[in-house]
Amino acid sequence: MDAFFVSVELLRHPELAGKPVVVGGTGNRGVVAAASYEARRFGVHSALPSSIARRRCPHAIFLPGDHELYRKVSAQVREIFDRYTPLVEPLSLDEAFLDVTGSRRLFGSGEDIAWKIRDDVRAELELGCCIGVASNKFLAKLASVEAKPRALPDRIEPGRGVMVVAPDAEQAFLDPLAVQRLWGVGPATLERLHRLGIAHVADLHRVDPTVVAAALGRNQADHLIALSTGFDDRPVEVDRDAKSIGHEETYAQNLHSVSEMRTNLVRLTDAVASRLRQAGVGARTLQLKIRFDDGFHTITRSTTSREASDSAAVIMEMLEPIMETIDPSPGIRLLGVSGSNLGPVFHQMTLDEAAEDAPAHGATDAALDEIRDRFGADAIGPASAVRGGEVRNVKRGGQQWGPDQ
DNA sequence: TCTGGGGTCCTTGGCCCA
DNA sequence: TCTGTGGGCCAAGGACCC
Repeated sequence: MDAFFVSVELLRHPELAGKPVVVGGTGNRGVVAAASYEARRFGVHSALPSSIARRRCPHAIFLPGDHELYRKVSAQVREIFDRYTPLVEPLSLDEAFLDVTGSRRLFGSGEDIAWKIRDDVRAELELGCCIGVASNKFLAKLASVEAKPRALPDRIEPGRGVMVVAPDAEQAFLDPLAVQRLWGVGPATLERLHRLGIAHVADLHRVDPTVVAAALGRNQADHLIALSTGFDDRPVEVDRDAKSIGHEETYAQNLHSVSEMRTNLVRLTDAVASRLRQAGVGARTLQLKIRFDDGFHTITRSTTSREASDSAAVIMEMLEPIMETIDPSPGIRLLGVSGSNLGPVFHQMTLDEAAEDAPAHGATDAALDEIRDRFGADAIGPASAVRGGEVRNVKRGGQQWGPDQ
């Protein structure tokens, strides 16, 4: 989808069309989630710190974003995809892979289907999208980027909308591309490749594979060399189970005490446990993430138990001893909790619980879920999450792009 | 007054065990 | 009994993706 979050905002704010619009964090610690092409002309792009975006484009209109709405629109887009193939793998709210191998008899070639989908999205949702058509996911993704509009300093160049990479044109398409366009080449890998004199995809063929492997490790080298020839055998996967579930929060003001950490950890843990139960799984491994304010230094500490749990109380019991080893005095800007090693939960009463005739954690959590189902997510929460008579639970996508001012 | 939140995957090193 | 080796698991960190 083209500038998805911004395009959705323009549907309800048509008066902003043609103006530089930025969706993302509005506070100093926020980042840009999406920028209109008019804003991109000033060098504003996603993941850019909001403070820099404001400096580059002071007249831009900043919107805080509405994750819930974007999710709804994303589901509508998905309905259109589903008309053309059951094999849809969402990559994010605004991107998906479609395997249309089996749909061609009904709907025509891959390119025909791409144009049909693009027309449907435009006609029914008034949104623009660009589609890449190729023999595998990697090439299709690259082609879709090539099909997008481009923001140049003086004008916006319209994209072609659909781009097809035919099997006999794959190498010619890949060779002139910058090597960082390969899936898996970020800033760190790019630096190493540049040191080997590799700047473009074609350069990868000229350098001895053992030299690339020495610089990047065997696995990554093999992966990149395969991609550089257009080889990618990953299937389009329809139902991918999550491997971890977590929440993290950056705070507008640093945390400095263990008690502040504990209060926020209780809220995060409650949110993670609640989502684990929604997903019908528990986590064996719990990870605590802490980002200090001294130069963005981040640490993680994790612990693994024999049994998977989906109870906030149990998770908090596991994290509490770890938390107590952390010195918050440098100032903590971010806390995160995530569960992995997901699997089925077997609720078992402890001897203490049995002796006291107390409800097991599972019963308390079930009551909590029922109340939230009936009266909304904010109907009940940890006592420490109550401020001014209101429950402030951590919500998925709630503070997606950084804290408010 | 520069860096979010939700993830995935890989590497390295330590430990335990066969 | 000692030593080497390899696998499995865990912890921590890094790189990358949207």
